[in-house]
Amino acid sequence: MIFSLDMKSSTPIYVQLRNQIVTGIGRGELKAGESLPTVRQMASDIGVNTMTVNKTYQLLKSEGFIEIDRRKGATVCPVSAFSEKYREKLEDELELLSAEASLNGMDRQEFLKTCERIFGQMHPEQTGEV
Amino acid sequence: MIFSLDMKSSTPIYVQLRNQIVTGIGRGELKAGESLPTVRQMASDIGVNTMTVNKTYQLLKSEGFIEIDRRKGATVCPVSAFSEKYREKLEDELELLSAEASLNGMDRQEFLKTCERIFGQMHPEQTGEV
Amino acid sequence: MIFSLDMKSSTPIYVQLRNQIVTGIGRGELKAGESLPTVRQMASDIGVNTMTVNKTYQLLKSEGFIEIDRRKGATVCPVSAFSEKYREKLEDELELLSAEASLNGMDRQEFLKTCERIFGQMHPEQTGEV
Amino acid sequence: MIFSLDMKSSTPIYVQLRNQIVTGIGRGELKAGESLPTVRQMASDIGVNTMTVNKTYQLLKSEGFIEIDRRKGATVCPVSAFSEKYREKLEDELELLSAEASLNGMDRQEFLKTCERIFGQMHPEQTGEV
DNA sequence: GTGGTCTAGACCACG
DNA sequence: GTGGTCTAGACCACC
Repeated sequence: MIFSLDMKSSTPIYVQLRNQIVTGIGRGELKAGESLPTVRQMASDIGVNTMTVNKTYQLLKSEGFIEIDRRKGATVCPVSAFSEKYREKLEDELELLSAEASLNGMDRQEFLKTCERIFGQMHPEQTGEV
Repeated sequence: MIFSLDMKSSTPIYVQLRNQIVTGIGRGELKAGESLPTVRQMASDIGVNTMTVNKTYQLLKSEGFIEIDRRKGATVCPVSAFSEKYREKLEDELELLSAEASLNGMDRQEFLKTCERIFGQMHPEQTGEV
Repeated sequence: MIFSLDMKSSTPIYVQLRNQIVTGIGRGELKAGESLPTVRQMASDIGVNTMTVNKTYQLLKSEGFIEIDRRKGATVCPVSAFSEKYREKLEDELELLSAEASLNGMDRQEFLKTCERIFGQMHPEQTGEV
Repeated sequence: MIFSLDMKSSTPIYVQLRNQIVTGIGRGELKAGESLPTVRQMASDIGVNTMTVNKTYQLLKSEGFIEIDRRKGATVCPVSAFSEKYREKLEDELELLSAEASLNGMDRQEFLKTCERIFGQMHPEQTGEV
């Protein structure tokens, strides 16, 4: 799995890395039980400090996406049941995205097609009518 | 239009304000050509520093959502044609949202229903089949 | 409020500091709404790195004991309702403490008297029969 | 006696094991004079490294909870008279627990009831008025 | 002014 | 070997 970090971005590196790992797990490039590189390895691979990677791993751990084992390093967790709290967060974000989309001239149909396509790219097995 | 700001949030106030204004325009509460309060008025209304509001307005201007006229103040711009750059940004964000959704146990159908519902709440006039 | 840190201890400094702040809030030396020193101030006062203090504050924030405001720094939160999760944690810790107490020759009555006395020292107003 | 270890926990395995043995002795599941499994046996039973078990036993020995005889292996020590040093340690821990309890909205009476109940579960024979 | 982030390099605890 | 902690000093974003 390849990571592309923008050092100039206002989004902190550890958040960019977190987002890319979450996307990777979502896409199935990283599967439940699979190991992530060690903190040192990842840090050296992507050219950042070990503490930055450590912060990413701690964040992912606190979100329940990975587990950190003293012996084996970090491994991907199986999918968890979703909480009401998560649902609210998703709706807030979708609301903002919807607003931006329509302000950029995108209509309902196009927006939904895009949602469908993107989600579909991740899970080609779950195809079908909405 | 009412704004609710969380001073304790890690999201900067000027970004929170920007997001709420964008959502407001998207929802139709603020229409093209309509005026926004002056920087001072807004700052006093919501109890933040004028510099913070100024930063919000500059950001909205740079995104093409509002125009700032030295005499008339800030006004909402009409919807713009959407750019390829915007499309990429939207897809990136949707990809992350999709990944998080599926990691939180949400399936394709539920995710798309949610997208549809949220977008629909904003634009009740654009209803119909996908 | 005075802090005493043991640099030789196996308990990380940021945890020691966290424990002492929690105890301080519990004792009423720090009251809800009151401000904690800035990260830099605290770091300089107790002679540790700012990042160590920052870690303590982030931990306290994640536990809901303090809020961090971009403008005013850190302030103590009001008491929260207790969760089932907390209750389990408390019982586990009490179980270990009880075991240690009896292995050190302390009987039931002495143990309970001690619990009573310690809790009472914090809240002199809540006196009475058990 | 059964042990449940969490390899993912931030509490070191040897400490988890130590805590569970201490709790077991406190509960009376392990009595004075009784033997503990050999280091190798224990390590194989619970699936950890022998060094880890060895560390646990050394810790318990240094705390005076067990004796290690080259020929007979490890045996549980009788209850010792309690020292002033132990008393201080207990009070420190109770103080932190009391503070956390009250910050989680627990009042004096509820806290003391909990202490009583937990201690009571260990020593059903020592019942009576406080 | 504040907190947040990052680095380079070090040391320690764990297993 | 691993992750966890800490430092000293820097830079940046926010308000």
